[in-house]
Amino acid sequence: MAATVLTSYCCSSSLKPIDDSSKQLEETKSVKFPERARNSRRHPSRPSIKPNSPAVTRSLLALADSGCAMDSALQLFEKMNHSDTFIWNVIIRGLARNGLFSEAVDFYRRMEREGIRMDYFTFPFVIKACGELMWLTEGQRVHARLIKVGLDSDIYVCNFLVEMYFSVGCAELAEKVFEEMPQRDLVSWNSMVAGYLSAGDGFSSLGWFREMIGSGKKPDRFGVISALGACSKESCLKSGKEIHCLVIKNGIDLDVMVGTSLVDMYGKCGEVRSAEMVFHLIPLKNVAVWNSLINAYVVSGKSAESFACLRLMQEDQHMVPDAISLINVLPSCSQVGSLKECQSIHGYAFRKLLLPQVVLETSLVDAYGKCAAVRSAERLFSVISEKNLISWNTMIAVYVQNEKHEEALELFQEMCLKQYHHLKPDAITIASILPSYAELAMVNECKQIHALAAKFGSNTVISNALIHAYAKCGDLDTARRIFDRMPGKNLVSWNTMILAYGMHGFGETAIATFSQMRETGIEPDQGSFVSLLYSCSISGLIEQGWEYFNAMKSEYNIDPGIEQYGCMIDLLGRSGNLDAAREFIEQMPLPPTARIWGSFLSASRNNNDLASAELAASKISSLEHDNTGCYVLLSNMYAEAGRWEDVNRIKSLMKEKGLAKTTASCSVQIGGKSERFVYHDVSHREANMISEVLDVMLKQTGEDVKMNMKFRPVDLIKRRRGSPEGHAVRLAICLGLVSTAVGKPFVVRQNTRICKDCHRLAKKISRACNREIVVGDGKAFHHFNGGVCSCGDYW
DNA sequence: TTAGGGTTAG
Repeated sequence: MAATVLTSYCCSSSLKPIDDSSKQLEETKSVKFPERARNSRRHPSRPSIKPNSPAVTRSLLALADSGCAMDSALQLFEKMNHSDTFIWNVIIRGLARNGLFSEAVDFYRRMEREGIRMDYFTFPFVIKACGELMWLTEGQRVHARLIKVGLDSDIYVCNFLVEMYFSVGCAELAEKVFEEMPQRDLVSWNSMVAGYLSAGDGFSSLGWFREMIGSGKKPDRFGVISALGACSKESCLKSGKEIHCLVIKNGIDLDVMVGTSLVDMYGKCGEVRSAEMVFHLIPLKNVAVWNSLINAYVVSGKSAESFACLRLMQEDQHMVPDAISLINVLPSCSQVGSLKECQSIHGYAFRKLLLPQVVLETSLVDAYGKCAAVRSAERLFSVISEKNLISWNTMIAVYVQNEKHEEALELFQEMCLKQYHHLKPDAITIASILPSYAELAMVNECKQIHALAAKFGSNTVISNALIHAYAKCGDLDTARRIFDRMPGKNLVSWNTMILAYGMHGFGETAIATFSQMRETGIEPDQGSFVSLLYSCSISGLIEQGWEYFNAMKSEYNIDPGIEQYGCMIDLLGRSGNLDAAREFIEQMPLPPTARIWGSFLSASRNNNDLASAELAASKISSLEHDNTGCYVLLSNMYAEAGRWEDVNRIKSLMKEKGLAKTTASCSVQIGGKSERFVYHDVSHREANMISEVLDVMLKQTGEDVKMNMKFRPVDLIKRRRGSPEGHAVRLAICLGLVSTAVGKPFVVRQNTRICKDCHRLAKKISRACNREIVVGDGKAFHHFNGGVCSCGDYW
């Protein structure tokens, strides 16, 4: 009988060729349950009343354990005697092991309904299934049941309960189960250490590990791996070293997984030499260890070593880089801004059939974006078949980082419309899109997002983005209020606040904020010095700027990056020493980027040095192809010098390259509404009134007849085509003057840099009207007050 | 018949 049953089931579906296993697995995942009998008396012919023979039971076990024959196991089960608890346990375990978690819970429910006796072996995998499904209520029902049947003190069952409660995000319940266990083994302790780590609380995880050691337990590889993961997460180098000693003492230092965790811990704590040392001591290395070492180099900014490590890995005959190897090395492409390396990794992934893989694809999108290859990022993003929230957020961030704010908003809106695909913006989406709203001076939208952000509770990432957004919208007070109310200020919060003061020309306050940060015990990073040096540059604090730049290496052991060098060129330009600025660029240890030459170009413009400006423009042109601002700035300098042939040459060059001059626009907030103007704008409903106010202001400030004698009449005629008389900023200032509260400052935003004429006029208006006028352009804010500007006439 | 693990994107 048993042989017949087995033969019939084997013939039906269970014995399939080995190379067809993936298909079998698919079939298993979509398994259909056979119709079961509701009442066995209706099916008197079924053999279920007879005890199950050992051979059939063994067959059931073999099918359920095989990993690809659950359908056959289920069919066999239906033919068997259901009163036997063992066969139910086998099926529940088999379903859970095959990832069929809800089916496992269904089977347990059926067992309950049919009144089958449950034992110690019934519960563990049902509990595991509840955890995997994040079904807290069902998990608690099972918990209640096992208390009822008196199995709640079983050490296996309790260990599964601890894990389940962590999986569903209830650390307190997990802890309660652990505390109430009559006996605990190493697995119980390890579950607590691993559970807190998976909950994202590395410190609690380490606390439990210490308690475990204190209770006299000898840690095994599982506990050590979790504890080292906690050290990596929280950058606890000291604890990591202590665990390393423990590992050597317990003789598990040669274990490849323990070794990987050690390499990872040292790498993430910035101790790359120790990571290398552990790596070399591991006798049998696998891909994961290599990947951890690559990551260690990346974390320490050692891009060249990370590329070399990947190459060495390829040269090792037994080692084949996988998707994680590439994911780990990609940030190095961003660090060095190497598009070629990025493309080469993309090509390798394609050739080695590592694509599609959403994490790798998303990492590539991010790397392309950071190498300013927005089109490549876009193309790749469009073909990711399984885009997830991180993929969308990454593409939005690529647009934002590359100042493609309209595109960022468009993608964000598309993402919001795709909510029916279960894609809901998270805190990072909100924080990523805020800079675009702020850059486009969409103040009301920023405020709406601020209101929306409340649903995320107190969220540091969002608060940091809000501080930046409000500062960018000219509302420094609200930015400071958000900063002061933040419960969890981090380094980024401080850096953002320093930058906020810097962009508004409050350099001294920026320095004071940096000192406050140090007093709270927070160590500065590269970003802190970008904020600080930028602030010194905007406020013309030349001496302090140099002091902090030199202190970076000597006091804080931080190598200045390309951005800090850029700030120093701004500072040198402000001191008027263009030769020194050029020498500084030539002696930099990093290759100058377009941003560096852009700073030199601004310095040349401010010092009216056309030859230097031409040098900068040619360098920029050789480094990138679409820098519109650079051409416009140079063209304006030629125009001011009356070199109209050169103006036309630049114009033709821009046309040839398909570059359109940015349409200058300006906005001012009036009664919660943004009023926008363009050049010579007469479309505003109050256009006549604005024009009259402007006339009065021009007369009052003596700017109504402005004859620059260095121009010949023909130059003046040509110059009038772009003359400052119709500049949008003047219209916005005039509307602001008459439409905002008397005596109160008001903010004007423009998307291009303010010209010299409008800057001079704004200073005079601020004195004539005794009003503070704030004008923000792409780089910083000009606070005009009493006839002077916070920028010190250098921008 | 019962458990846990390392390297991966914003």
